[in-house]
Amino acid sequence: MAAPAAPQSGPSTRKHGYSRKQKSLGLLCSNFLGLYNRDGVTSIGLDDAASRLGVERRRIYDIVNVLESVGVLARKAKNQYSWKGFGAIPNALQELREEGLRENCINFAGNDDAKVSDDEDDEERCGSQLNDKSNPTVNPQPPADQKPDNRREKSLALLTQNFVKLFVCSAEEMISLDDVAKLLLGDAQSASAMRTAKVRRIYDIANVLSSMNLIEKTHTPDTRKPAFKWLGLRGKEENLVPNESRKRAFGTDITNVISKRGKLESSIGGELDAQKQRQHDLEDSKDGSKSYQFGPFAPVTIARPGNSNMRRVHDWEKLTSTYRPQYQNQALKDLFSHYMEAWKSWYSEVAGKNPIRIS
DNA sequence: CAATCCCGCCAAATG
DNA sequence: CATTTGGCGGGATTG
Repeated sequence: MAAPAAPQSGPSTRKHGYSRKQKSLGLLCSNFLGLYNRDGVTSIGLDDAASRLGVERRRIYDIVNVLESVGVLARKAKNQYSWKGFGAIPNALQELREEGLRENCINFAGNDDAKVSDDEDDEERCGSQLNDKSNPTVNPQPPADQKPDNRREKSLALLTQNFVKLFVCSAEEMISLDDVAKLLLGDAQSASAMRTAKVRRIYDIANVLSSMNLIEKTHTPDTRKPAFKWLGLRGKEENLVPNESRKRAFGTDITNVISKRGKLESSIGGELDAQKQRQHDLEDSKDGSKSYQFGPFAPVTIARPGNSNMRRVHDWEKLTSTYRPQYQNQALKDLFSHYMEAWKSWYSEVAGKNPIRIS
Protein backbone atom coordinates (compact mmCIF):
# COMPACT_ATOMS: atom_id res chain seq x y z
CA MET A 1 0.00 0.00 0.00
CA ALA A 2 1.02 3.48 -0.49
CA ALA A 3 3.61 2.09 -2.73
CA PRO A 4 5.44 5.07 -4.05
CA ALA A 5 3.61 4.51 -7.21
CA ALA A 6 5.54 2.22 -9.38
CA PRO A 7 8.19 4.42 -10.81
CA GLN A 8 7.06 3.17 -14.14
CA SER A 9 9.76 0.67 -14.17
CA GLY A 10 11.04 0.61 -17.60
CA PRO A 11 11.50 3.97 -19.15
CA SER A 12 12.06 1.99 -22.24
CA THR A 13 9.84 4.43 -23.94
CA ARG A 14 12.65 6.33 -25.48
CA LYS A 15 11.15 9.72 -25.77
CA HIS A 16 7.88 9.58 -24.00
CA GLY A 17 7.28 9.59 -20.34
CA TYR A 18 7.11 12.01 -17.56
CA SER A 19 8.40 15.45 -18.13
CA ARG A 20 9.09 17.49 -15.10
CA LYS A 21 9.11 20.67 -17.09
CA GLN A 22 5.45 20.44 -17.71
CA LYS A 23 4.79 20.66 -14.05
CA SER A 24 7.24 23.35 -13.19
CA LEU A 25 6.26 26.04 -10.81
CA GLY A 26 7.19 28.62 -13.37
CA LEU A 27 4.82 27.26 -15.93
CA LEU A 28 2.13 26.88 -13.38
CA CYS A 29 2.63 30.48 -12.41
CA SER A 30 2.34 31.58 -15.99
CA ASN A 31 -0.92 29.76 -16.23
CA PHE A 32 -2.05 31.31 -13.02
CA LEU A 33 -1.19 34.75 -14.30
CA GLY A 34 -2.84 34.14 -17.60
CA LEU A 35 -5.91 32.94 -15.86
CA TYR A 36 -6.38 35.88 -13.57
CA ASN A 37 -4.77 38.70 -15.42
CA ARG A 38 -7.81 39.59 -17.45
CA ASP A 39 -9.69 42.54 -16.18
CA GLY A 40 -12.70 41.99 -14.12
CA VAL A 41 -10.91 39.65 -11.85
CA THR A 42 -10.79 40.90 -8.33
CA SER A 43 -10.72 38.04 -5.96
CA ILE A 44 -9.14 34.69 -6.29
CA GLY A 45 -10.20 31.59 -4.52
CA LEU A 46 -7.51 29.12 -3.76
CA ASP A 47 -9.71 26.16 -4.42
CA ASP A 48 -10.83 27.65 -7.66
CA ALA A 49 -7.29 28.26 -8.76
CA ALA A 50 -6.19 24.83 -7.76
CA SER A 51 -8.93 23.09 -9.63
CA ARG A 52 -8.71 25.23 -12.70
CA LEU A 53 -5.01 24.84 -12.92
CA GLY A 54 -5.25 21.22 -12.14
CA VAL A 55 -2.86 21.08 -9.27
CA GLU A 56 -2.95 20.39 -5.59
CA ARG A 57 -3.59 23.11 -3.15
CA ARG A 58 -0.09 23.09 -1.91
CA ARG A 59 1.29 24.42 -5.16
CA ILE A 60 -1.02 27.38 -5.16
CA TYR A 61 0.37 28.47 -1.85
CA ASP A 62 3.82 28.56 -3.30
CA ILE A 63 2.80 30.80 -6.13
CA VAL A 64 0.54 33.00 -4.12
CA ASN A 65 3.13 33.61 -1.48
CA VAL A 66 5.74 34.87 -3.82
CA LEU A 67 3.29 36.82 -5.92
CA GLU A 68 2.11 38.57 -2.85
CA SER A 69 5.61 39.62 -2.03
CA VAL A 70 5.74 41.52 -5.26
CA GLY A 71 2.38 43.12 -4.87
CA VAL A 72 0.53 41.27 -7.54
CA LEU A 73 -1.72 39.71 -4.98
CA ALA A 74 -2.88 40.45 -1.51
CA ARG A 75 -4.27 38.13 1.06
CA LYS A 76 -7.79 39.15 1.73
CA ALA A 77 -9.14 36.37 3.80
CA LYS A 78 -9.10 32.71 4.25
CA ASN A 79 -9.04 31.08 0.92
CA GLN A 80 -9.33 34.45 -0.62
CA TYR A 81 -6.81 36.62 -2.33
CA SER A 82 -7.33 39.80 -4.21
CA TRP A 83 -5.75 40.49 -7.51
CA LYS A 84 -3.76 43.68 -7.67
CA GLY A 85 -2.20 43.25 -11.04
CA PHE A 86 1.19 43.94 -12.47
CA GLY A 87 0.61 47.61 -11.99
CA ALA A 88 1.20 47.09 -8.33
CA ILE A 89 4.69 45.82 -8.84
CA PRO A 90 6.51 49.15 -9.09
CA ASN A 91 5.10 50.31 -5.84
CA ALA A 92 5.86 47.08 -4.11
CA LEU A 93 9.43 47.19 -5.31
CA GLN A 94 9.77 50.72 -4.14
CA GLU A 95 8.67 49.80 -0.69
CA LEU A 96 10.89 46.81 -0.59
CA ARG A 97 13.80 48.97 -1.51
CA GLU A 98 13.18 51.46 1.24
CA GLU A 99 12.45 48.78 3.72
CA GLY A 100 15.58 47.00 2.77
CA LEU A 101 17.71 50.07 3.06
CA ARG A 102 16.23 50.81 6.42
CA GLU A 103 17.03 47.42 7.75
CA ASN A 104 20.48 47.67 6.46
CA CYS A 105 21.98 49.24 9.46
CA ILE A 106 25.51 48.12 9.16
CA ASN A 107 27.41 49.74 6.40
CA PHE A 108 30.43 47.63 6.72
CA ALA A 109 32.47 50.52 5.41
CA GLY A 110 34.98 48.06 4.25
CA ASN A 111 37.51 49.65 2.03
CA ASP A 112 40.27 47.29 1.29
CA ASP A 113 38.19 44.26 1.25
CA ALA A 114 37.92 43.93 -2.46
CA LYS A 115 36.24 40.77 -3.44
CA VAL A 116 37.87 39.13 -6.31
CA SER A 117 35.02 39.26 -8.71
CA ASP A 118 31.65 40.02 -7.36
CA ASP A 119 30.80 41.90 -4.33
CA GLU A 120 27.66 41.35 -2.44
CA ASP A 121 25.67 43.83 -0.59
CA ASP A 122 24.90 42.83 2.87
CA GLU A 123 21.35 42.23 3.76
CA GLU A 124 19.45 41.76 6.94
CA ARG A 125 20.83 40.36 10.10
CA CYS A 126 23.54 42.42 11.51
CA GLY A 127 23.90 41.39 15.07
CA SER A 128 22.03 38.51 16.49
CA GLN A 129 22.33 35.22 14.86
CA LEU A 130 21.46 32.49 17.25
CA ASN A 131 18.07 32.02 18.73
CA ASP A 132 17.37 34.91 20.91
CA LYS A 133 13.92 36.07 21.67
CA SER A 134 15.00 39.59 21.07
CA ASN A 135 13.58 41.51 18.26
CA PRO A 136 13.71 39.81 14.92
CA THR A 137 15.84 42.32 13.12
CA VAL A 138 14.19 42.09 9.80
CA ASN A 139 10.49 42.15 10.14
CA PRO A 140 7.74 44.34 8.82
CA GLN A 141 6.09 44.19 12.18
CA PRO A 142 8.37 46.10 14.46
CA PRO A 143 7.01 46.01 17.93
CA ALA A 144 4.46 44.04 19.81
CA ASP A 145 5.71 40.89 18.36
CA GLN A 146 5.31 38.20 20.85
CA LYS A 147 3.94 35.60 18.58
CA PRO A 148 6.48 32.97 17.85
CA ASP A 149 6.81 33.65 14.23
CA ASN A 150 9.73 31.39 13.94
CA ARG A 151 7.71 29.97 11.20
CA ARG A 152 7.39 33.22 9.38
CA GLU A 153 11.06 33.78 9.53
CA LYS A 154 11.56 30.98 7.15
CA SER A 155 8.51 31.55 5.07
CA LEU A 156 8.73 31.54 1.36
CA ALA A 157 7.23 35.00 1.36
CA LEU A 158 9.95 36.45 3.49
CA LEU A 159 12.61 34.74 1.53
CA THR A 160 11.15 36.25 -1.58
CA GLN A 161 11.12 39.66 -0.02
CA ASN A 162 14.74 39.41 0.82
CA PHE A 163 15.55 37.99 -2.53
CA VAL A 164 14.01 40.97 -4.24
CA LYS A 165 15.45 43.45 -1.81
CA LEU A 166 18.79 42.13 -2.71
CA PHE A 167 18.45 43.42 -6.21
CA VAL A 168 16.35 46.45 -5.57
CA CYS A 169 18.61 47.79 -2.90
CA SER A 170 21.97 47.29 -4.40
CA ALA A 171 23.04 48.18 -7.88
CA GLU A 172 23.90 44.61 -8.55
CA GLU A 173 21.97 43.25 -11.42
CA MET A 174 23.34 39.78 -11.35
CA ILE A 175 23.89 37.59 -8.36
CA SER A 176 24.97 34.04 -8.33
CA LEU A 177 22.79 31.40 -6.83
CA ASP A 178 25.47 30.67 -4.38
CA ASP A 179 25.60 34.22 -3.15
CA VAL A 180 21.87 34.48 -2.93
CA ALA A 181 21.78 31.43 -0.77
CA LYS A 182 24.52 32.83 1.36
CA LEU A 183 22.88 36.19 1.75
CA LEU A 184 19.46 34.84 2.45
CA LEU A 185 20.85 32.49 4.96
CA GLY A 186 21.52 35.14 7.48
CA ASP A 187 24.77 36.70 6.63
CA ALA A 188 28.03 35.32 7.81
CA GLN A 189 28.90 31.72 8.15
CA SER A 190 26.95 29.57 5.86
CA ALA A 191 26.29 26.10 6.91
CA SER A 192 26.90 24.09 3.85
CA ALA A 193 24.23 21.75 5.04
CA MET A 194 21.60 24.36 5.48
CA ARG A 195 22.49 26.01 2.27
CA THR A 196 21.48 22.99 0.33
CA ALA A 197 18.10 23.07 1.95
CA LYS A 198 17.72 26.74 1.29
CA VAL A 199 18.66 26.42 -2.30
CA ARG A 200 15.58 24.36 -2.95
CA ARG A 201 13.45 27.28 -1.91
CA ILE A 202 15.44 29.68 -3.96
CA TYR A 203 14.73 27.64 -7.00
CA ASP A 204 11.06 27.87 -6.27
CA ILE A 205 11.18 31.61 -5.89
CA ALA A 206 13.30 32.06 -8.95
CA ASN A 207 10.90 30.10 -11.06
CA VAL A 208 7.96 32.22 -10.12
CA LEU A 209 9.87 35.45 -10.46
CA SER A 210 11.14 34.30 -13.81
CA SER A 211 7.69 33.67 -15.12
CA MET A 212 6.96 37.30 -14.47
CA ASN A 213 10.14 38.40 -16.16
CA LEU A 214 11.35 40.10 -13.08
CA ILE A 215 14.46 38.04 -13.21
CA GLU A 216 16.10 35.59 -15.49
CA LYS A 217 18.19 32.59 -14.90
CA THR A 218 21.64 32.77 -16.32
CA HIS A 219 25.14 32.26 -15.25
CA THR A 220 28.07 34.46 -14.55
CA PRO A 221 29.95 35.58 -17.62
CA ASP A 222 33.24 34.41 -16.34
CA THR A 223 32.35 31.38 -14.40
CA ARG A 224 29.77 28.93 -15.40
CA LYS A 225 28.00 29.20 -12.15
CA PRO A 226 24.24 29.67 -12.10
CA ALA A 227 23.06 33.14 -11.35
CA PHE A 228 20.04 35.37 -11.51
CA LYS A 229 19.82 38.49 -13.53
CA TRP A 230 17.50 41.21 -12.43
CA LEU A 231 15.28 42.41 -15.21
CA GLY A 232 12.91 44.50 -13.19
CA LEU A 233 10.67 46.63 -15.29
CA ARG A 234 13.03 46.56 -18.15
CA GLY A 235 11.34 46.45 -21.50
CA LYS A 236 8.04 47.62 -20.22
CA GLU A 237 6.46 49.99 -22.63
CA GLU A 238 3.00 51.32 -22.74
CA ASN A 239 2.71 50.23 -26.29
CA LEU A 240 -0.47 48.33 -26.21
CA VAL A 241 -2.89 46.47 -24.09
CA PRO A 242 -5.41 49.15 -23.54
CA ASN A 243 -7.20 46.28 -22.00
CA GLU A 244 -10.48 47.94 -22.17
CA SER A 245 -12.23 45.68 -24.53
CA ARG A 246 -14.37 43.14 -22.92
CA LYS A 247 -14.32 41.68 -19.50
CA ARG A 248 -15.76 38.55 -20.89
CA ALA A 249 -14.05 35.58 -19.46
CA PHE A 250 -14.28 32.71 -21.78
CA GLY A 251 -13.90 29.22 -20.60
CA THR A 252 -10.23 29.43 -20.97
CA ASP A 253 -9.12 26.78 -18.69
CA ILE A 254 -5.52 26.00 -19.01
CA THR A 255 -4.80 22.98 -17.04
CA ASN A 256 -1.34 21.81 -16.53
CA VAL A 257 -0.63 18.56 -18.10
CA ILE A 258 -2.35 15.83 -16.29
CA SER A 259 0.40 13.50 -15.57
CA LYS A 260 1.92 12.25 -12.44
CA ARG A 261 5.48 11.63 -11.88
CA GLY A 262 5.36 7.90 -11.76
CA LYS A 263 2.84 7.45 -14.45
CA LEU A 264 2.85 7.95 -18.08
CA GLU A 265 -0.06 8.43 -20.31
CA SER A 266 -0.75 5.26 -22.09
CA SER A 267 -3.26 6.97 -24.22
CA ILE A 268 -0.86 9.34 -25.73
CA GLY A 269 -0.55 8.71 -29.37
CA GLY A 270 1.17 11.76 -30.61
CA GLU A 271 -1.18 14.33 -29.26
CA LEU A 272 0.28 16.97 -31.44
CA ASP A 273 -2.41 19.50 -31.51
CA ALA A 274 -1.43 20.95 -34.79
CA GLN A 275 -3.15 24.21 -34.56
CA LYS A 276 -4.28 25.23 -37.94
CA GLN A 277 -3.47 28.72 -37.05
CA ARG A 278 0.00 29.69 -38.07
CA GLN A 279 2.10 30.88 -35.29
CA HIS A 280 4.89 32.69 -36.94
CA ASP A 281 3.40 36.07 -36.44
CA LEU A 282 6.08 37.03 -34.05
CA GLU A 283 5.42 40.32 -32.51
CA ASP A 284 8.10 42.97 -32.28
CA SER A 285 11.37 42.13 -33.91
CA LYS A 286 10.61 44.97 -36.20
CA ASP A 287 14.09 46.25 -36.02
CA GLY A 288 16.99 43.92 -36.02
CA SER A 289 19.22 46.35 -34.29
CA LYS A 290 17.68 45.81 -30.97
CA SER A 291 20.16 44.83 -28.40
CA TYR A 292 18.83 44.12 -25.01
CA GLN A 293 22.17 43.17 -23.73
CA PHE A 294 22.22 45.93 -21.25
CA GLY A 295 19.17 48.01 -20.99
CA PRO A 296 19.05 51.66 -21.86
CA PHE A 297 20.35 52.51 -18.48
CA ALA A 298 21.46 49.57 -16.46
CA PRO A 299 23.18 51.52 -13.73
CA VAL A 300 25.62 48.86 -12.96
CA THR A 301 28.13 51.10 -11.38
CA ILE A 302 30.53 48.60 -10.07
CA ALA A 303 31.92 51.30 -7.89
CA ARG A 304 31.54 49.69 -4.54
CA PRO A 305 33.90 51.68 -2.35
CA GLY A 306 32.07 54.89 -2.94
CA ASN A 307 28.59 53.50 -2.71
CA SER A 308 25.78 55.45 -1.13
CA ASN A 309 25.23 57.00 -4.50
CA MET A 310 21.80 55.64 -4.88
CA ARG A 311 20.19 57.95 -7.31
CA ARG A 312 16.77 57.10 -8.47
CA VAL A 313 17.25 54.23 -10.73
CA HIS A 314 14.80 53.37 -13.39
CA ASP A 315 11.51 54.99 -13.79
CA TRP A 316 9.22 52.46 -12.35
CA GLU A 317 6.08 54.37 -12.14
CA LYS A 318 4.32 53.67 -15.30
CA LEU A 319 4.35 50.01 -15.74
CA THR A 320 1.60 48.73 -17.87
CA SER A 321 -0.06 45.47 -17.39
CA THR A 322 1.73 44.30 -20.43
CA TYR A 323 3.50 41.15 -19.94
CA ARG A 324 5.11 39.30 -22.69
CA PRO A 325 7.40 36.42 -22.14
CA GLN A 326 10.68 36.82 -23.87
CA TYR A 327 12.86 34.15 -22.58
CA GLN A 328 16.32 33.72 -23.84
CA ASN A 329 16.96 30.48 -22.15
CA GLN A 330 17.03 27.81 -24.71
CA ALA A 331 15.47 25.35 -22.38
CA LEU A 332 12.60 27.53 -21.40
CA LYS A 333 12.05 28.75 -24.88
CA ASP A 334 11.86 25.24 -26.11
CA LEU A 335 9.40 24.40 -23.43
CA PHE A 336 7.38 27.44 -24.16
CA SER A 337 7.02 26.75 -27.82
CA HIS A 338 4.42 24.22 -27.02
CA TYR A 339 2.78 26.32 -24.40
CA MET A 340 2.97 29.38 -26.54
CA GLU A 341 0.06 28.37 -28.62
CA ALA A 342 -2.31 28.34 -25.75
CA TRP A 343 -0.75 31.43 -24.42
CA LYS A 344 -1.09 33.40 -27.60
CA SER A 345 -4.70 32.53 -27.74
CA TRP A 346 -5.69 34.50 -24.77
CA TYR A 347 -2.90 36.97 -25.16
CA SER A 348 -4.06 38.12 -28.53
CA GLU A 349 -7.50 38.44 -27.17
CA VAL A 350 -6.49 40.61 -24.35
CA ALA A 351 -4.13 42.61 -26.44
CA GLY A 352 -6.80 43.11 -28.97
CA LYS A 353 -4.24 42.58 -31.59
CA ASN A 354 -6.07 39.89 -33.35
CA PRO A 355 -9.74 40.09 -32.76
CA ILE A 356 -10.00 36.42 -33.19
CA ARG A 357 -13.15 35.02 -31.90
CA ILE A 358 -12.72 31.60 -30.55
CA SER A 359 -16.15 30.18 -30.42
C1' DC B 1 28.19 12.71 -11.55
C1' DA B 2 25.91 17.35 -9.91
C1' DA B 3 22.33 20.74 -10.43
C1' DT B 4 17.49 21.37 -10.38
C1' DC B 5 13.23 21.10 -8.02
C1' DC B 6 8.34 18.19 -7.84
C1' DC B 7 5.63 15.90 -4.61
C1' DG B 8 3.21 15.50 -0.74
C1' DC B 9 3.79 14.19 4.28
C1' DC B 10 2.47 16.22 8.22
C1' DA B 11 3.01 19.98 11.59
C1' DA B 12 1.96 24.90 12.77
C1' DA B 13 -1.80 28.54 12.20
C1' DT B 14 -6.44 29.71 12.02
C1' DG B 15 -11.25 29.62 12.34
C1' DC C 1 -12.03 20.35 16.66
C1' DA C 2 -11.77 20.76 11.37
C1' DT C 3 -9.29 23.33 7.99
C1' DT C 4 -6.21 26.08 6.00
C1' DT C 5 -1.32 27.23 5.49
C1' DG C 6 2.92 25.98 4.28
C1' DG C 7 7.83 24.08 6.17
C1' DC C 8 10.69 20.62 4.70
C1' DG C 9 13.38 17.27 2.45
C1' DG C 10 13.27 12.56 -0.17
C1' DG C 11 14.33 11.38 -4.30
C1' DA C 12 13.03 11.73 -9.43
C1' DT C 13 14.66 14.45 -13.50
C1' DT C 14 17.72 16.96 -16.05
C1' DG C 15 21.90 18.70 -17.54
